[in-house]
Amino acid sequence: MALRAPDGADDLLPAQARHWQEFQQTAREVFGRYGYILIETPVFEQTELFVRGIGEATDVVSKEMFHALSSENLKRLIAGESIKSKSHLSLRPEGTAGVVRAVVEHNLVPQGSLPVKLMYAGPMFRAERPQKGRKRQFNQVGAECLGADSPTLDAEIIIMLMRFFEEAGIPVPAMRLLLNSMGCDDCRPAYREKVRAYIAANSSEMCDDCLRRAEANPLRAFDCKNESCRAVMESAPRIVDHLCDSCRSHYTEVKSHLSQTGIDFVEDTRLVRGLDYYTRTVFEVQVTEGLGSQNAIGGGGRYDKLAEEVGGKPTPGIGFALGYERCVLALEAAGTAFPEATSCDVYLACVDGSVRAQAFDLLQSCRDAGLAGEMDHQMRSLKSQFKVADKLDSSIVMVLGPDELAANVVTLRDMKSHEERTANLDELREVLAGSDRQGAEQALARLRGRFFG
RNA sequence: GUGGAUAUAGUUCAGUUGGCUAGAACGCCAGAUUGUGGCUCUGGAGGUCGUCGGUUCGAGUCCGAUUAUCCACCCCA
Repeated sequence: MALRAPDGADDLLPAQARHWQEFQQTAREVFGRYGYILIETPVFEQTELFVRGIGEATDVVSKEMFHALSSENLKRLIAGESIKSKSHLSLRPEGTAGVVRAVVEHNLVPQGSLPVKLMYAGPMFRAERPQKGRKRQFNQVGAECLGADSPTLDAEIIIMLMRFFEEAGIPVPAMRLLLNSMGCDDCRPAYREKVRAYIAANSSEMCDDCLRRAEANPLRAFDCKNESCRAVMESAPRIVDHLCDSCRSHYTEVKSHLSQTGIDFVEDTRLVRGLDYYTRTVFEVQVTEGLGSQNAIGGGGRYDKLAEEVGGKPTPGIGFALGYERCVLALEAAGTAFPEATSCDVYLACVDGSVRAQAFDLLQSCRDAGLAGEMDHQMRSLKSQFKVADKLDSSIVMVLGPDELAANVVTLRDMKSHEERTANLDELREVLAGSDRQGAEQALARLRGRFFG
């Protein structure tokens, strides 16, 4: 039985891998316009960071993390023994906790400084059962801004996210921006109690999950897809009616900046992020096509208490993450193709096996001149070699055979114009040597200019 | 952790109430064109029908188990 990749861990095959690189490049360009710069944090962290940062009771932490075992513990497990110490390292299930940890650890927001604006891109890991739009290893691009709590930063980062999606090719009409405020430590506890009481008063209509969650985090009942729960929660107390004055004005200002910029959004009082660290502004971007039930391609919010939670001084922050693979599904639904990037400037065709050594050497000169070059390695017929050259979208085919070799020349064929020229080998080598790796385009232009001009 | 589907060529898929040598399209190879690509035509290679067991004169087809994958719940990007 051939080995396979682990369940839920997909290979990004060349066409996809190239797109992932372009996707990240687009993010760097767009985010860069807003002052966000790249940071790389480890893919694993101390388990405690996620437990304290994201929240012990969240599903992400309580049941979806991959934990690393020490070799001692691994031996015990293999031997069938139980392990005593709990594991201390976990693969990151999301990016925010690690970035905030780095900001705190390296004091990236010293007293009196500007807010720090950071972005990241890379794999995240969650031990869930895979399904459409949900892998156990998946790629996220995210941005985090720490050090100020102005609503302009909230609006700015949301606008940046929407602009990015647009530039990445997601059709604007297919996207829906949901917005809500979750309040702060001053107003949320009281509101949470109201919801808990409301759920308790309607417990006969609610599903078991919601009743169980009512104690730990009653707000999650807003997320429930159960029909009956939805109906009940429709008339539940709404957070927007219970925000404190400062949260309300913050929220109002965010909305006004978004409207001013022409960003369409839907206020959704049921939008409750499942990670404990969110305060005030929360948002999510959903798409209508291609994603099955995992329809959120990006989401985030403000987290003004997170830095303290991981042991730093009070540092307000806001950020988002977007899922690359989910964006790909949305792009596919929109008809985007992901073509294989096969490119070849020069294909060196051999008429027969007797010239392979010379062809190999000439091909190397082409590559050293900066050209992408390829030749046959399977003793295919000349005709077949031309087919390959065509498939690789080669600009020029160099034909080398006994006739050419005897005359110290090589035949050059321009694949677009079908023109053929005979080039003296020494002269060709001279032209190639003169290119001196100045780039394929220039090297190709020199070749064309000298032999086809 | 729970539930539902699916598994046939390199790929996407047909395959009738169980019946002869398991098919198509695309892809691949070769020839038509004796040293030259795209289009066309002709031919060719390629399958342990996921695996194991059962029913049967006979199983890709029916039954059981198993493995894998997909989808959904849950939760999240």
